[in-house]
Amino acid sequence: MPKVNKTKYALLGVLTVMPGSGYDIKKFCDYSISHFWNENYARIYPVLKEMEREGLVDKSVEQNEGRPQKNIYSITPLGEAELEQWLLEPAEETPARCEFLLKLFFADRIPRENLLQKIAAEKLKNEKLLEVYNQKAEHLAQSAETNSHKNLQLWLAAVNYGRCNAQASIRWCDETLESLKEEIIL
Amino acid sequence: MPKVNKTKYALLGVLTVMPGSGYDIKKFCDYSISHFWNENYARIYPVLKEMEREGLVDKSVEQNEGRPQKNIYSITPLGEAELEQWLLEPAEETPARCEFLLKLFFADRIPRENLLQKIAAEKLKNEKLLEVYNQKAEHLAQSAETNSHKNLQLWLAAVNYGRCNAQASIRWCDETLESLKEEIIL
DNA sequence: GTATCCATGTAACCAGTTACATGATTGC
DNA sequence: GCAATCATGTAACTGGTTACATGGATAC
Repeated sequence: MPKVNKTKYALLGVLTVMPGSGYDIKKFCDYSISHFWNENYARIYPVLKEMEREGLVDKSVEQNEGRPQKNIYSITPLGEAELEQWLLEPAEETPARCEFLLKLFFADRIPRENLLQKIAAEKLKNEKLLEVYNQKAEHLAQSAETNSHKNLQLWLAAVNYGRCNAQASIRWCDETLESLKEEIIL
Repeated sequence: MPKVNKTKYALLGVLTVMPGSGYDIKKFCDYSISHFWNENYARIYPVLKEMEREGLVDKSVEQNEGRPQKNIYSITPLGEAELEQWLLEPAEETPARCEFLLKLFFADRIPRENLLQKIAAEKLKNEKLLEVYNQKAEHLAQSAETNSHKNLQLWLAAVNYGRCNAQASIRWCDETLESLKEEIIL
C-alpha cells in the first residue's frame, strides 16, 4: 500500500468549505477539526504549491493596503474529483502510539504516587476536553438557527465522537484510580 | 521542546519485562501492546544498536544449531535509570490525526449510503477489538493464578482502557447511524 | 513599548514506512 | 512442494516538526 499524502486531502476538504489562504486554512484546522486532525504551516504552504502545480487548486493574489498580501486558494473541479474519490475509500488505520498507555504499562518502575498523579491529570485533561466539545456542540447548534450550513449534522457527529471518548476516558480514570488505591490499602 | 526518540523508551520498557532479540521484542509488541503502541523492524534494529553504543543495553550472541544466531539484548542499570526518568515525566500528546473522522467531516461530498457503510464498518471493527480485549483480560487474569507477574494490575488497566474506548465507539456508531437514518426519512 | 495577529515561506532534521536482501527450518 | 516462522539487517523515501527569517498593523 503506497503511502498517500493525507495533508493534501485535508487541505482540499477545508477548501470545499471556504476558499482561503494557507493562514486561513490553518485557523480553520485549529478551530474546527483540531481534536481529530492537525496541520502546520510547514506542511500547508508547500502542499498548496504542489497542488497548484497539479491543477487541484487555483491561486489568486489578494492585495491589501496595510496588510501583507494574501494568496487565496480555491479548489478546482479536478481537486473536487480527487477529494471525492479519496472520501469514498475506507479510512486507513494509522498504527496506534499512545504515550500515556505506554507509561502506564511500565509504571511498576515508578512510585505509585506518580502514576496516580498521571491518571488524575489525564482525567482533568478529558474533563476540559469535554467542556470544549460541549461548547462546540452548542455553537454548532446555534449556527443552525442563523446560517444553517449543510454540514451541521456531520460536524455534530464528529464532535459527539470526541464527547463519547472523553466521557469513556473519564470513567476509565475513575475506575482505575479506585482499583489502584485499593491495592495500596491491601 | 526537543523531539525525543520514543522508540528507545518502548524498547527499554520491553527489555525490563524480558531480555531478548529484536525479533522477540517485535513479537512482544505485536502481542501485548499493539493496541496502543507499535514498532517495526526497521526502527528496532538500528535503535538497539544505538542504545548498545550508549551503554543502555548489553548484547550477547546466542548460537543455535540449525537456526539463525540471535542477538540477545538486556537492559543495563544505565538503561533502567534512563527509562525511569522518562516514565516519571508527564506523557506528551501527539497531535491527533484520525482519518475516519476527517472523512466523516467532509462526507457531504459523498453518497450518504457510503458514509453509513463506513460507520457500520467502524462499529464492526470496534466490536472485534472489544472481543480481543476481553480475551486478553481473561488471559491476563488466568496468568495471575499460575505465574502471577507483578504487572498484572497495570496491564489489566491498559486493556480496560481499550475496552472503555471500544465500547464508547460502538455506542457512538449506533447513535450516529440512528441520527443519520432519521435525516434520510425527513 | 510590548505582545499578538496577520501573512508567507525555507532549511535542517528526525521519525517512520516500504521494499529489498538472505537463508535455513518446520509444519502442512 | 509451499507457506510460514525464525532472524537480522540496509537503502530509499516520505512525512512531519522545529527553528529561523521577515515585517507591518493593531490592541493593551
